[in-house]
Amino acid sequence: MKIATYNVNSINARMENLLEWLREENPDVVLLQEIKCEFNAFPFFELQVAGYEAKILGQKSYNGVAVLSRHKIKIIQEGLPDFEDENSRYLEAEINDGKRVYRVASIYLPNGNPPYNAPDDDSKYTYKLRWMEAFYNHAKKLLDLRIPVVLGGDFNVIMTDADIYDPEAFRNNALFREEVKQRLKALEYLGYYDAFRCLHRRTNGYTYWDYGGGAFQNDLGMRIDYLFLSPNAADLLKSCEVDKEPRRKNKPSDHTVLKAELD
DNA sequence: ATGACGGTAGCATACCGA
Repeated sequence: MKIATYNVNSINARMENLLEWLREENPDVVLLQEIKCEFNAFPFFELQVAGYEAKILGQKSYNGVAVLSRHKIKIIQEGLPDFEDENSRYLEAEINDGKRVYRVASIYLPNGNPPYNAPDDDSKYTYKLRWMEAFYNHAKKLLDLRIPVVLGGDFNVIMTDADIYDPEAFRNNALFREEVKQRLKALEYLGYYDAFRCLHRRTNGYTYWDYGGGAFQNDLGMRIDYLFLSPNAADLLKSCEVDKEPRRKNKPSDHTVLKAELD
């Protein structure tokens, strides 16, 4: 079972890039974030030709998440349960790869920083904290399934100083505040494993680089995309790598792919 | 602190992002 997560920053702007990567890597499941379109504008047909079924929770212009799979996708949950959300940020599905049943979710956690033109507006930050609390409560319940669970996506949280090129410059950023880190760390205390850090102690594992200022060329990045594994899924973990190839191509997303092999 | 830079809506410029 090869599973990956990829914030595409618009599925339609990224199709050439994505299709090439799918051909090269042939993953079973891909969790997408920021597809930035509704159902009618989503490229279902092109993906089907490439061998992938797609289920989406779309939204015009912003946000939007999707699950691609070579195997049949059964949607379990559109949006977090018990949480009113005007944004499309959570899509959960059940996938049987022929060997076992997996529960997977594509997650696009809120950024939380104030708008540039309203630096004192903390409404986005409080929304992020409420979103994380609802996500935590649901992730806790998923452990009761006692099956492999993969929670993957753009979490918009930098967990430690080792996960960012300049920790001091980001101390007060909504991606790097202590209470945000603690809320994601709480997921690990529940029993979830950060797949990348299970296998890589020293490498930075950046998954995002700003478009500007030669950030990618100079490796001024941050690790904000994660695959979190339930204990049953962590038992199956064989590899987990950041795949920087999509970020090197023409017209890249500002994020790149994080991929793992289970089984 | 601000603005790269890229994407979307929609036609000029505003909003969003991390």
